[in-house]
Amino acid sequence: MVLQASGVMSIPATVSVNNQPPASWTTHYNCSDVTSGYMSRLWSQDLHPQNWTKYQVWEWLQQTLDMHQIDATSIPFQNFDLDGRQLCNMSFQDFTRAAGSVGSILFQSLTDLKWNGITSISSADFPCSILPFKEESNFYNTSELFDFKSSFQPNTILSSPAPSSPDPRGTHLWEFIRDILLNPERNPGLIKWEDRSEGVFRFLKSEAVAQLWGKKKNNSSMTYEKLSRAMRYYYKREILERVDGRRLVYKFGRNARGWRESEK
DNA sequence: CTGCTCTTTCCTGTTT
DNA sequence: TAAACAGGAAAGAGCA
Repeated sequence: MVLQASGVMSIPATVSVNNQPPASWTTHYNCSDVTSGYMSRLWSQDLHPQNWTKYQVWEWLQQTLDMHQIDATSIPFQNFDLDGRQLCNMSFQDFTRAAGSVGSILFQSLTDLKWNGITSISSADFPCSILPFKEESNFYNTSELFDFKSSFQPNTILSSPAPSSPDPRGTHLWEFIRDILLNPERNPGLIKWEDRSEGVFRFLKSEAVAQLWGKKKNNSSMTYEKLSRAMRYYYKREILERVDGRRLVYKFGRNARGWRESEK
């Protein structure tokens, strides 16, 4: 039976859901690459859903939830411990049984993919592609990363926003990450909250964030690999907490300040 | 110069 | 298989 998940069912849902982020998102810096590059790789003819690996099924799942702005913790990912063939054999009822009301969205998405390739996934589904990038909105200026060449002014990046007050944003990595999260409208699609109240967040474009961090530190060779090492050091200091089993997902810890809505 | 913190870099091995 | 994750080790940056 396709819905017999092999995953462990006894772990708390918010922690144990083993959803996987799209690996390839981290390797592209602009929206067109994210959409066309990723979609073409995952959903091209030679990778029909039938032929997906379990990992690719999870990638699709995560993508679809993102596109519909659905909280990843709202469905039990262990019900989708399936490869593409098993997934394609699922009926509408199987989907609703596995994911409740979200099941119908997933079913629709998969059906479209099976028959129409990429039709239901337009670039307009991506927040980054619908957000105009305004010159005056420089915070951590990602215009270069997103190919908004005309608005990019190298010397204005990361400069203090208000001359009257010293830059309140810390220079530490975790503060940098936090401040991106707190200003999503100016940093579309880089990092997103998974659980706002719990301080759980996920990197959507890990390499782009690393580039941005490198830019701040005047280090053009920064990578997510290196950035993530620094992030792991935060576990011991309880600035971050581990989120097991979920790639690119972190959680603010007891010593992280300023991320809660109430203390903004 | 010293000591300290916070990364950065590199690496080997493991997991997904 | 590629991309992430885990940490050890050591070097570097910046600051007091």
